[in-house]
Amino acid sequence: MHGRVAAPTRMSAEARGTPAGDSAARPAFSEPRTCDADPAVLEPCESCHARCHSVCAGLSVEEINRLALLTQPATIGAGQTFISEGESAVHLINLNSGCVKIFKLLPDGRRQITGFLFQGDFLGIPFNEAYVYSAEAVTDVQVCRFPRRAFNALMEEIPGLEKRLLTRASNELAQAQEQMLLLGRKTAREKIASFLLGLSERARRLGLPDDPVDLPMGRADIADYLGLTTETVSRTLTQLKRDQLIRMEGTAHVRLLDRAELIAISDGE
Amino acid sequence: MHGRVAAPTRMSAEARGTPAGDSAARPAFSEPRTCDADPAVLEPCESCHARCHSVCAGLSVEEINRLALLTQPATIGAGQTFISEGESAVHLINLNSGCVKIFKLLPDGRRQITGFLFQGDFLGIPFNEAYVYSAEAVTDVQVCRFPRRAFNALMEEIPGLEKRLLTRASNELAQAQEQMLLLGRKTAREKIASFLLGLSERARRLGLPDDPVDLPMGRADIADYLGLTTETVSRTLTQLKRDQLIRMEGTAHVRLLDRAELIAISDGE
DNA sequence: CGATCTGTTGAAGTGAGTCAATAGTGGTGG
DNA sequence: CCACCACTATTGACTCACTTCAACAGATCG
Repeated sequence: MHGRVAAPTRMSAEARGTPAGDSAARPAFSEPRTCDADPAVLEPCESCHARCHSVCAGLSVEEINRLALLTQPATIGAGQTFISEGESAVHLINLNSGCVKIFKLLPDGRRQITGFLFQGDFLGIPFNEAYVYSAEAVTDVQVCRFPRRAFNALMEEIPGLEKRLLTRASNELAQAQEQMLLLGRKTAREKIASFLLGLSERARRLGLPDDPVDLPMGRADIADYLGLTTETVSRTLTQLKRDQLIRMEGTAHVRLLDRAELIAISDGE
Repeated sequence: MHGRVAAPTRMSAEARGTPAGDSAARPAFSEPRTCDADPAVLEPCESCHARCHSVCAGLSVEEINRLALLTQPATIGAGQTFISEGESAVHLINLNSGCVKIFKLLPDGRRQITGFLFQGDFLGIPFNEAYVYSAEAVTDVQVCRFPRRAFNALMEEIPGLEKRLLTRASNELAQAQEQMLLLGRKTAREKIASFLLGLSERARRLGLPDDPVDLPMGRADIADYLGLTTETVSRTLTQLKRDQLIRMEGTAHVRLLDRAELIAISDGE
């Protein structure tokens, strides 16, 4: 059966994706990108690169500082599973840099990755006592952990926070429905085209280059995200290459040669 | 290609599912089920059967009455498409009775149903200017429409409303991830077992009988929900019948003969 | 520089889809 | 009340997109 997870692999930070010292012609992921350098904001938030993309955005300085007092910053190594489905949800987590995959497992090991998260994304459901998915770092990641109960209490006092979470949840829900359409009704070719365009779009929204699309995750992860096997992912990429729609630059970067045609494919013509 | 929608069919209220006059031995869907008959609550909410399952639940009498002033109750006939993806989101809608399917379409007509909604469910995303899915009545349904802008304004003043919507969105998100696992990694047999158990569970939560599972939707809808074809749905039901796990009572009711085994199947053993 | 991953390619198998015919089912009207 | 109609569901025969199994090729690293 397809989609079974292999034994947990432990890979170094540089093993996959965008290594820290790889930036030849474009800004590296880890380049500081502070959106507004307000000196009144406490560390660690003051220098946070992800602030303008996080739930924290739009909060007043005073509100950010109250959040900052709850924050437990941490670094998680690539390959680490730091949330397990079913486990008691002690923390809510905000992702500041790097890439995380969230997924669900079947008892026999089949895996469905339900999302790849990037800087500014939020993990955990405030009102749920247990996590409903597992999460593993794809690259090294930096996170802010918030004790869930304290965060919930703070939400009572900062109405903007609840509103931002609702907006975020709504967007995630819309994206989940898009993904259901993909999983249930698209062909392998359409899935891969959608995936590449989605990553490109995502990078653009984060202010990162959107053309050589960065694939920090391996083929197995792509397969488990799209409901395919690694072999089919490989073959389909090769096919798109043959059709002059993409060009691989190494295994982790894809140049989109004909975006219009890729969009047509991803929409099912 | 599988999953294409046929020409829109217009069927009568009684054509499918649970006809109003069909209740032989169990309470009909349309049986009044007021949870708390508070006389201070204005019509139409005062007699609403779905109130205890809706976003309205938990609001004070005064708050409910403010909502009631915004409400535009309506009845929608089975087969009617009353929300179209991309259309400007003028209304938010609360479902009071009946069954609705929400879905997304590909240009060539392939369809993915992303959810079946029942009494108490909420349609529309408060902060989105456009609907991200289409919605069609599966049976005749009764709804409350709220003008979106007015509803949003009211949300500022009733914090409990926002919180309830966030809770609801979180639950939907968790369920969407479950469905992604189903669509991406489960076999037809596992999908059907999950589907039947899901409907049963849903009915139970609404205080309705959970054993003869009611299927108000047709095989085509089930197929488009599970990422299958009608033929495969039929064949798989037949196979479960042969294995003595279910018994059909007509085409719209399923008796679960071995719930434990069905659960094992739905979980992938 | 061999060991170990990850990714690619080839050959063969299969679960679910497609196409087609048949059987129910409820609605309607004579 | 029954005969007919339109539609939905079921079943069968065949096909195919994707999986499975297997071999090989690159990359990375101690």
